[in-house]
Amino acid sequence: MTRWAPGTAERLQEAALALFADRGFEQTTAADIAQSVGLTERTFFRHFSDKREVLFHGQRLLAEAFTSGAQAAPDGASPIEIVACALRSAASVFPDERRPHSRARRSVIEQNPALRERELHKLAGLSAALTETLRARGVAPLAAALAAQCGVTVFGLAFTQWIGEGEQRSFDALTTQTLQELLALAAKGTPRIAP
Amino acid sequence: MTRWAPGTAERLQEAALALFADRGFEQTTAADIAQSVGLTERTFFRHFSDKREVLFHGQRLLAEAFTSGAQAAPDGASPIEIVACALRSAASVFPDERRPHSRARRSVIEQNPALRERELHKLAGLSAALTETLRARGVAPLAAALAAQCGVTVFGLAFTQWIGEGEQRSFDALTTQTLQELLALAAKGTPRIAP
DNA sequence: GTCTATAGTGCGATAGAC
DNA sequence: GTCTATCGCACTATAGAC
Repeated sequence: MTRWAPGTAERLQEAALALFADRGFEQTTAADIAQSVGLTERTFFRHFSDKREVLFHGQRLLAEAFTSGAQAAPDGASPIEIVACALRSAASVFPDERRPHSRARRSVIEQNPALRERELHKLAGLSAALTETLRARGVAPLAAALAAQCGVTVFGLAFTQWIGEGEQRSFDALTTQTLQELLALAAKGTPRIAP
Repeated sequence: MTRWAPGTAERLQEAALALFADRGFEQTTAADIAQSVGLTERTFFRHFSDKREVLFHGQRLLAEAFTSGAQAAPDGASPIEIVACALRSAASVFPDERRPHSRARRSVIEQNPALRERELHKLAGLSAALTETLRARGVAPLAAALAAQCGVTVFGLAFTQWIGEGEQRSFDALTTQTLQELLALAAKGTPRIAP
């Protein structure tokens, strides 16, 4: 017998999502979450550096999928093609079964500005990691940052569509279609912007 | 004679930037800032909803420039052309004289994750406003969101270049060049991403 | 303007695992 | 014995309520 059950962080995450969904983020204290799984507030903060972080721990998997996908892109791929590989890889993190959970999580985040800020920060981290991967593959700094940021934009909008009510398309299909739409928009952009 | 000197918020902003630059954001309390201009902590929080906000009040001007630029775009302009107009208009907010101030501000923000989160949140607000303007002009929802987000991406990267050490180009020149680079990247993107 | 709840930190104590 | 997860307590600053 172990004195401490394993998966403490995971239990805290689940409990937090449930409580946030029920009473709201601000109406739930860190002590509430800890107590609901039989721990103290102090222990909560040992696992999560701040109260918001409890909703964002899973994002590590996503960052890994992103960069591993980019690294696995074929030699000679253009920056946008590399980004497309990263997106395809990211799609594996969001199988259809996860839709309800993602919806619940997003609904909580949507209702609190502080949580939205944290989400944007995590997306920026994705962008930075992808930029780094692109640069490691020899892409010029500005191009790498632009392509990575476009990838994250497509990811974000695909995700929003994916959890939309009644949406049936897979995450993978949505990223592909959204990226195509971005490329189409760019192609319609004026050839000369300067006067 | 007025009982209270005008421009209280502005004086607090300046004092805050100076103190943050000197001791760091976390080492400066709201009371420190208020005291340094002869006010109380309570007054600080009357002007700014939270401590970070004192660095972001100026952003309203930027949002207005963005949307007014987009609204002023010629009829029949493509989404990317509209975004280009927004960027051109935004450039007026960043004349060369502002470079040193922008650099100091960015340096403070860069060193604190909480401030970076707030900055990303403000950029997301710009994106949302621009999306709305594009939609009002009849652009389809997804295209509007994509184009607006690309605009904000270009804005952000142009800004980072603009405050780079030794950079001489104007903000306007940088947005134009960065947008062109984005369009060039998209043009090199593969015609078919799906297998 | 005062008062209070909560976030988050620092440090020491405890107790089981090894 | 060491290591590590947890707890308990004291403390500050934020931010909002009154």
